[in-house]
Amino acid sequence: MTTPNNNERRIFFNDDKCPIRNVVLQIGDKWSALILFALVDGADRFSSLKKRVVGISQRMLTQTLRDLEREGYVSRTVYPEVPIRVEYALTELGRKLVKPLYQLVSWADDHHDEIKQNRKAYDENVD
Amino acid sequence: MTTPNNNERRIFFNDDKCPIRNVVLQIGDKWSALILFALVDGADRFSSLKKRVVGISQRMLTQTLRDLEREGYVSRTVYPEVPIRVEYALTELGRKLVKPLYQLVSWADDHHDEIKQNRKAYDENVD
DNA sequence: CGGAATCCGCCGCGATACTG
DNA sequence: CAGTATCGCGGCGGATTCCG
Repeated sequence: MTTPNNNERRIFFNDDKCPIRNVVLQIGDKWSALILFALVDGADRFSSLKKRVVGISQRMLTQTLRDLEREGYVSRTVYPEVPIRVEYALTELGRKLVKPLYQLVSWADDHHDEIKQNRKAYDENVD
Repeated sequence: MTTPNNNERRIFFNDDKCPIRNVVLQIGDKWSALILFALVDGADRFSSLKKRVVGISQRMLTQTLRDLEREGYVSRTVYPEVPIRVEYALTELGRKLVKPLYQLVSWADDHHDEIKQNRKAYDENVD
């Protein structure tokens, strides 16, 4: 993080040097965080994940898993049985990421009602 | 958070009951987190924010500020001077949100290089 | 079973022009 | 100064079909 002074308080960069851009944006999409939490309790296979992450399409599950694998948060292991079995699991990096992410989600859970009330009040005043 | 058991490990809902959907998605967009951190050091006015949050367009600054205001993270105060002055500041809720969010960003900063290496290695193997 | 490929609608976001 | 209005593109993400 930058150490702001009173004269120049510009913050963060709008490119790949910015940790917000590189992490918050990555897991801030529609499915990443849900999948990460789905793997907290242990490895799971593709078809099971598809059932547990309710509402996700096959395409997005594949794509998001690929992205998470590329970041290094998730590992992919193929068991050449019949039928084939593929298991996904959190890597060491993924497990470490989940901790601060869980703090954020936990906060969200605690303040969920307050936020929903804020939205309602805002929408009513705007009409 | 749910307390998973071994038989049924389904997690989170794919609707507005899900805290991930309601908070992580909201601040996981392109500009929200950047704006929140830009306000950590104190209130700031529209034009100053536009300069400090490098690369943001007028339209997205307005829109994101409205969204953050609706959630209750940011307050908007109009000073009817000439020329007019509008100041944005974190609310109490916004200040509380920044704490776990900062933990996540700080983690991102610490592991930024590792993640970039993971991406590079992944892309090289895929070709 | 675990994908890949294709098609396509929606909308997040930027650029530009105009306003009180 | 602090917005609003309009237009348009690119890409996210869903539905469907096909494959080893």
